[in-house]
Amino acid sequence: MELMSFLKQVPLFAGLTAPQYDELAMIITLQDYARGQSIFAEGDPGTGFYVVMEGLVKIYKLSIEGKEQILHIFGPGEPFAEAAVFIGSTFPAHALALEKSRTIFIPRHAFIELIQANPALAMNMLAALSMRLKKFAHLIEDLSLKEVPGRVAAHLLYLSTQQGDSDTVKLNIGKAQLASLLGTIPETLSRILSKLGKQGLISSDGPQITILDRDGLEDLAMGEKL
Amino acid sequence: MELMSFLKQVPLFAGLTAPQYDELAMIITLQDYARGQSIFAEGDPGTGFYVVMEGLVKIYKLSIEGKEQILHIFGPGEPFAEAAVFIGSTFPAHALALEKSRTIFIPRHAFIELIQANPALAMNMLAALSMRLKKFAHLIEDLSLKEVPGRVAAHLLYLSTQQGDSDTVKLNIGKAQLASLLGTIPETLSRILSKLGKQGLISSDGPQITILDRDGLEDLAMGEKL
DNA sequence: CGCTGCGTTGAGCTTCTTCAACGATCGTGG
DNA sequence: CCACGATCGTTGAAGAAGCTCAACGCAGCG
Repeated sequence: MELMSFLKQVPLFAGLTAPQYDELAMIITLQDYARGQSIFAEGDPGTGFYVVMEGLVKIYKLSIEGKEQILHIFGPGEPFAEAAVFIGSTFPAHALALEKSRTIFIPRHAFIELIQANPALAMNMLAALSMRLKKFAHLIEDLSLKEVPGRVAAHLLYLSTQQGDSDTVKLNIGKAQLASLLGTIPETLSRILSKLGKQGLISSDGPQITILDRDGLEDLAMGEKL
Repeated sequence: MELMSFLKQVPLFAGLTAPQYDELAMIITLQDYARGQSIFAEGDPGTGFYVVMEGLVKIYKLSIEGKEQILHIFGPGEPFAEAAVFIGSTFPAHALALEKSRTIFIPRHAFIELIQANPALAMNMLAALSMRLKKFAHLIEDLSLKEVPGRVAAHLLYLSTQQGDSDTVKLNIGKAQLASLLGTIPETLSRILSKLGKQGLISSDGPQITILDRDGLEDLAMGEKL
């Protein structure tokens, strides 16, 4: 079945033996979500964690007034909500499917047994959590030390490297979502993209953005004033 | 020796056997730092990680213009810079001793061998990293979704629970450091503490702050306007 | 065809930072 | 022991960045 071939592609599970893959396949369950459907809410009991199989999932926090800050956006092969498993607490954020999505769910208890029998799996998980920490540290740095234009520039450059260092990048999420990911609001993002265009740094055509002045963007991303 | 009794108190090392403690003691080195001395800089190769034995250590990011954002402040028994060990990368932030401090240093390679032989140690480390992630998520939420008065209120309440739910809390760090931890600057923090005082929510005497209206502070911390 | 979600633009305002000056405290060296 | 300088905290006035509120255009879809 294709589930097995998917599992073998997930970096987190690299290094498992064939019987261990079978064991893993026994304990997981598949779950489907429609676009816009909630996967879990902050405060729900963390009885296990997830791996995205298809689609796109956002992890986010909400303020009382309804403002949203996206913490992560995960695509196929990426695990999420692992942290709750190891501290036995509730989910510290919300999760929602941005597109029609399918996830695998791995229950806490069975996974802990699996990991204790598998040093390789433990090391994979340690590496995954460490990467997550590094990304968070970067987000905190951006939010606290950079102005919004700098965050936008940094994100465009990030997308460029993600997409093969092309000078034309395609946004995989809507601009309202992007604004929330960058810690701002759609209006501000729109103004900044327009300003970057007028300065000749980028040219923008809907979700297609072309980088015209890479050095200029890099200066901005480092903290230069616009 | 007292080193051994210290090691046995560190939560991260809980569950090791006596010979494993001996092994641990063999691979670590002690390091002393004066107040204000740098421990490592962002970008240094991450050849191992640390545990605070005495003193106080801050982990922080710097912007080009020199503005600082503190990520963590660690005291005795707390490990730091573990993440770099598991992704084999450079340190993603700076570390500096806020007081005269002593740390133990655990080299990467020896520790990885130790952890692979010890499921309990691996689980401890997974829990530690997960807690770290949760704290980061909380910091991101504060920076992005709360105004500065809300962050101050939340921090005062946090200190109160840390210090036995007393209504009188004592700041363990200077106000300039606190400002940097909360993502603002000393001037703004000073004005806000003064305003909270005028509103009758707190009374402030140097590093001693008394909570007068706990409910009021909690409203603020949740996002209410001042 | 109208509705709804998404993106854009404009005007005004709030919050926070910047810049500057000043007082207090503390550690140190004369 | 006192005086000095450095660091820290506070306060004031001005400015900048980004947010709120409101209106509008546009595309996709029932």
